[in-house]
Amino acid sequence: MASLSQRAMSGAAPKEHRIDVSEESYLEGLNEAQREAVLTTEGPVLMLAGAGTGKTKALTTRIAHILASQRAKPWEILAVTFTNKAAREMKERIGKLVGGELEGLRWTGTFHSVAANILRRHAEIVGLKPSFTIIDTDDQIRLCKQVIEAAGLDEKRWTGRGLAAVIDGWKNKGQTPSDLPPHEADLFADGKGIALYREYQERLMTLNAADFGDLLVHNISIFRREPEVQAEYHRRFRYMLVDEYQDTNVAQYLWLRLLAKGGDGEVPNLCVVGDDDQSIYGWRGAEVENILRFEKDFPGAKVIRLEQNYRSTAPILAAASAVIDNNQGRLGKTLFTDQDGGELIKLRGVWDGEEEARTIAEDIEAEQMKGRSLSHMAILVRASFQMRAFEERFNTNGIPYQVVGGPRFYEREETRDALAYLRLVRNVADDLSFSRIINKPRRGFGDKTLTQLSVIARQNGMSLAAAGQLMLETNELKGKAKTAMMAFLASLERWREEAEKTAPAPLAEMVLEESGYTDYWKNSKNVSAPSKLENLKELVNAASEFETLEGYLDHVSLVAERTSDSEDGQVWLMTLHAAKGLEFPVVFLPGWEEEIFPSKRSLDESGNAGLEEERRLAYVGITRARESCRISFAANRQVYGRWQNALPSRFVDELPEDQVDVLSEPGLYGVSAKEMPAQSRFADLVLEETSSRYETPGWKRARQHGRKRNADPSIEGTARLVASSAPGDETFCKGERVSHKKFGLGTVMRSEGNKLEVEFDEVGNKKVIASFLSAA
DNA sequence: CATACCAAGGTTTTT
DNA sequence: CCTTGGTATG
Repeated sequence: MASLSQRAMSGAAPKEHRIDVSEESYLEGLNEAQREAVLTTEGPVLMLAGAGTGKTKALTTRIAHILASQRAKPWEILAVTFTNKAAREMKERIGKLVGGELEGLRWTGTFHSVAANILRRHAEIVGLKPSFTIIDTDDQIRLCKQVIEAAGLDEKRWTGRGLAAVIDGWKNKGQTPSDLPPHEADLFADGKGIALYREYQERLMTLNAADFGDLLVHNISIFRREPEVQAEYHRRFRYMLVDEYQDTNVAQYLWLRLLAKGGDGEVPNLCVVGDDDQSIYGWRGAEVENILRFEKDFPGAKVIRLEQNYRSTAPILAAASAVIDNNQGRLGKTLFTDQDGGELIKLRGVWDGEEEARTIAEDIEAEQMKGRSLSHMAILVRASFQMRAFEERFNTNGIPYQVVGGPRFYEREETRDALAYLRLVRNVADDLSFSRIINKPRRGFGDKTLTQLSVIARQNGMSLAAAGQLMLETNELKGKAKTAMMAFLASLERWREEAEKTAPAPLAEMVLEESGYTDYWKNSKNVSAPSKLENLKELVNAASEFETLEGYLDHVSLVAERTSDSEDGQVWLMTLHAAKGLEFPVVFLPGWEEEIFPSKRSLDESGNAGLEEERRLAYVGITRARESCRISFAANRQVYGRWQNALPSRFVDELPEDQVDVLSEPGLYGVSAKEMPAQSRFADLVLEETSSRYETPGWKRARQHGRKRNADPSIEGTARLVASSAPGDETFCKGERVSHKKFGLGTVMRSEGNKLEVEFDEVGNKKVIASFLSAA
């Protein structure tokens, strides 16, 4: 280790020498399997790396080893990941291993960025200019909408979003319009799908643009059409590494194959790393089969299993293994750990989502009292709507939290508008950008004029901006539209001149100011206008890191990530998908109920395959925990404002009994008092009378479906205080909230001695008022 | 062109 | 329940 840091400090050494690190120094601290994964450099390798087994360490050390042993130069290594974050981390860690800044890893990046680089060099082969723009999902949908409109289809029945999804599906499979078998057209608009796809591709060509899927599909076309080009890259990439191989789609698989397999039949030095148990992106085209099939695809492949887990305690691993064991067709791995003991999985059944949020908040506060940092705890939900309950609870309790995910910076309306202005400055022919901002702010240039404009553009085969110029010359525009167009085109021209001598940041500021876009938001009554103005400032800020407008625009197309200001002392709140690759000492997994998790839609759409993917998600969730994993489920859940009855998830049943500590277990309709933990500060109430007989929606549903039920709505039950104005105080005061297993939530209206009157929230259009006697 | 009203639909997410 | 996108209306 000492030699490493010394080396890092001796900045004067030439680069070649810097990567001359001795084997011992980087193999230090690796276990046997990891060493094998590092040292087996030749031939195909499948590194099966379970959760928390030091995958990134093995992967980065492998690259460091290839470099240090002079097997290849940095630019002869292709290393692809899915996210920019993963790529950045990989580069950083290799840099640390070989000492100092590492230059020349030109082909280390995301699938899309590497493919974009290749495409820029050979764009002409597929009919693009090297300066092509990369359009994002939003533009893609708008373009699809235009295609549907032009085809004269019913726009309500066939949406742009729908077409974009179908096209994406085809591109994920690496299929161009001519690759598709005719019956595939049935997927959209009664057999017109393929024609629409073709039309969409033609429009992209006219715009000199490519969408994300195109980056790979065009690469594949290039390699297939020009064997010399393929051979060139095949020779160049002497070592290839792929991270998260279980998440690759067909297009990515084909792309890799073309790069890995030359015509010579020799064995490629391709190392793929992944975990079939963590494949959770099937819904966006990932194929677990790619990893399951690897040994057949690349004969002679060496399979190396990383199974020693350095992250979690034995009970956590046992629980995760027991759950994932219910899946069929796994490659099979058994995680093990050196450590003994550890806290059992905590399982808690609660009355409803609010109680769940409350108990988790209490748990968090208790952990905090024990000295645990808030940022060491995370709540991982299945779907984002589940976050609301936690956010509300954390706000009332004053627990700071940070949400991971959500709309990203470069996808926000104002950012996209601003970028459209800049794109238009760079390229007046960018019609998508033109139509986006021509009337934003309002210039009296409405839909009608825009349609007129696009007709003329279409007829003359010119851009919208050129058509505008033409209409001015032929005097076809009148009044407001004329002045507006004239002023707009003049500004555009001026900005373009300015762009040549001005840096991106001041240019952006100038364009936004002079176009009136900033004022547009300043004068807006929109509640989010202030934050939008903030974002515009941030955008200008971000631009200041770039020297050219081109560089900046390229960056934003491929790196759409949020500025993640991870703060210490904040609880993490995110979806299970967002949690992949992360770990926390304490993990809360709420909402383990049938129809929520596993998600009903997933099961409806993909049947058993969907269920298995949901189960992998459960596996990912559990294995995020280092020390403590707390799973909970509710008997009633509010989904989009509707109350529904819930059953514990089947995954709860799959947990091994001997590894689980059951804190409370509600029946179908409520939490039974005797199963409540003794330290509960919430008193039980006995129902005395109600103003009317009442049937909850959940009970009604159960009756209609003939499901087993363990409570009768006409029989008295118990209620508990769920939100107290003075925690610890067991008396019930006016305004406090009460939960009852039949009537749901209510508010205390009157309280006299141990008798109180509760008004329940309106459910099913009936207001229920009930009186209670305190049991205590 | 701004506002009003209605119907639909509301997992997961990267590039 | 609440947001969104579309159409209808002044």
